[in-house]
Amino acid sequence: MLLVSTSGRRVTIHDVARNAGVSITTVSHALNGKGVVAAATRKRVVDAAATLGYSADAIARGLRSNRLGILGLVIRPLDTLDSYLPVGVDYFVRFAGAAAVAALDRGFGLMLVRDPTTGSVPGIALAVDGFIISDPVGNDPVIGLLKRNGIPLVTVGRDVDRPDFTDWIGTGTGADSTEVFAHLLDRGAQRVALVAGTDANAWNADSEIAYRSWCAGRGQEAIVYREDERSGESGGRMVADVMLDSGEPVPDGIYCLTGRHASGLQARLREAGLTVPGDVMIVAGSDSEQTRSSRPTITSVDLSPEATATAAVNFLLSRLDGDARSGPPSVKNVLRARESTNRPLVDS
Amino acid sequence: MLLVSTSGRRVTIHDVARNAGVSITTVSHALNGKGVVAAATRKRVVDAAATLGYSADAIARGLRSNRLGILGLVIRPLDTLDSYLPVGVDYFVRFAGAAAVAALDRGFGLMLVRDPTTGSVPGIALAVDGFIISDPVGNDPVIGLLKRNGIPLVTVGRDVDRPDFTDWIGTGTGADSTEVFAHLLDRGAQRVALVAGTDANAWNADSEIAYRSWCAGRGQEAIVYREDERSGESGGRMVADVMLDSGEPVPDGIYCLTGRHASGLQARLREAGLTVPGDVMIVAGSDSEQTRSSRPTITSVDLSPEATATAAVNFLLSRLDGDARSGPPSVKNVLRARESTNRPLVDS
DNA sequence: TTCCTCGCCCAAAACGTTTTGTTCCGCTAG
DNA sequence: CTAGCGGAACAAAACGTTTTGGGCGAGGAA
Repeated sequence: MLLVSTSGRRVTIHDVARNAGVSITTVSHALNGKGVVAAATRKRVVDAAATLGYSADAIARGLRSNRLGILGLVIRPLDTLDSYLPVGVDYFVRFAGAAAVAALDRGFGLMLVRDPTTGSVPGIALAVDGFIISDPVGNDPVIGLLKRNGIPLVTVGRDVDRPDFTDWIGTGTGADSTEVFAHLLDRGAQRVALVAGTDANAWNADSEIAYRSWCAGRGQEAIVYREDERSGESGGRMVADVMLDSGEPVPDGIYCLTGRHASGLQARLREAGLTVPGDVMIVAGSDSEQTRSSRPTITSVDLSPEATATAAVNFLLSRLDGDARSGPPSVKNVLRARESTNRPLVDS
Repeated sequence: MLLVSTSGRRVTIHDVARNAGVSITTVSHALNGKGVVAAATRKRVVDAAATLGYSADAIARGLRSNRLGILGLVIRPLDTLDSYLPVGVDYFVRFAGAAAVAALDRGFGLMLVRDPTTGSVPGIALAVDGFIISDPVGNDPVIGLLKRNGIPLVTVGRDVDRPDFTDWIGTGTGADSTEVFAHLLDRGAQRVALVAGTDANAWNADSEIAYRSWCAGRGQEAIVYREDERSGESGGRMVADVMLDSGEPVPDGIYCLTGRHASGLQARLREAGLTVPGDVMIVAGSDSEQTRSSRPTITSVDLSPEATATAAVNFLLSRLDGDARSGPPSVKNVLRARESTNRPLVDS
């Protein structure tokens, strides 16, 4: 019934203890439900804390218990850019936003970190409770750094050169590819090509593996193009030019992993007089603004960034809780059929 | 010359002290350049720290010095969404990304925080060193909360109902508007309308103020439409319908603040038989994927999120350093002229 | 010699928690 | 009556820093 605020100072556990007439130990126990405290005492403490507006200092708590309440997020594809230009923007902002929300909902903050292996890491980056690495590159040095510092981590998409590392969330790349090929086949495609990116990540690698195995199964020769992810629509146009100039007929089904590439590719092919979906059907591996607003609109795999991000956060938190060996969740993506493959189905 | 690592434990300042044969005080001083330590001693300490791979624990440091090394970022427009769907996505991801980079470059981490006034704030949110609030709403409760807790903050766009708060970065809204109107006028527009959003933020408010004052100066009646930011392209189409059904002639120049609205608006007007830029010229107040890929492409104000974000981070950090009264920086945006206003200039 | 100053270094206090180990007390079993 | 036990509370240690307030010795001025 005395001092409510010791002047401008932050209200600490000591203030609560004094107001409730108990020791700080009891306050801590009462508030965290840890030790054994009498019901009446607990109530007194809780009330005092409420009227004082007390909440434990996250830093002090972090020091003692080695838990800061922050998750780190590294989006690898963004690291390769000089500035955070919109590349796969659409996907990644939704991913980051959803991850932030999921983390907040679980009482954690989410910290965006740029490649922590370069230059001087702000010490704080190594103080977070755990990391989510989106689309690691092969043998990713970030993973090495974190492991060396004993910081738990989870990746979205596996590290292709680290087969022993299993704490990754699959985004169903293989299944997606299979579904895409079936979709094209059902609509009469005879010669299907793959346009992949050049980053050494699992998405590119696994898509190509799935494609080649599908080709092998059908006795079709594999036609693979690779184009830098960062080249955007103009990169897609360049791939189209290569197709047109090759002397070979242009494939009648194209699975183009990057949305921006798909958009440029389609535009160039149409300029060259081909029709979509009449002469060529196009499917993008990543839904984006471009695939939705191109004319014709482009059939795409919706990578469901929200679901993936939420799954990643939950997976990481379960690891942090020591729920050691629960397997990684798997996220189901959905194929959004649009005009670029709008052909009647054929009997097989 | 002895123990390099006390087993699996984290290497602390004590380890360095022991290895260098000095006290922890001296280590701290030597490493932080604080007290006065002999050159030879400093070298010994630095070497020991290097070989041990020591870096001060950010949490412990934070506890002692009340500086965590983290900046919080709240993007208000995203808070009003249920899920982080792409609204002005383009702008905000670039903003968040650039802010993260700028913060990292200055040795700080950047933490994404969703509206900290709702529900239970993860305590960590109130432990950060300072906040950047993007596009606060009128009399924003987030600002209230942070001020109450004595947490420094800076906003991007002013709080329209908090005239006494001056630590905000202007994104040149007024100047942008003026430039847009001049652009339309130079190309022969006679009746210019404004399509604003409904959020109670400075962008909407100041744009309308600039518009009305411009109208007053020319003796033109003000034609203002308002449409919810979240309605996207279909919202733009609805505005177009209102224009078409009004009985009045459709304006021959439209300044539409939101890129998605502009895209839908243009599409609907063209469906109704109007030509762009022949019958109507359209300018968007926020460059985005939509404005770039619409047919025809839409002239837009590039809000230069990277520059704004960097400025915001620097401004906040200068406030944290106590460089108290340096005025807020102002960022210059640039008008990207595209097809939607591609008309010959007229003499005035 | 004595006193002061100054350069260099260190022990200890603080930061606000959580956790460990202890004390106190009343009750029950022997 | 005594030993043992368990509920309730607390004092103190610990977390890893930074900062405060000396302490010590060498050199210079008196």
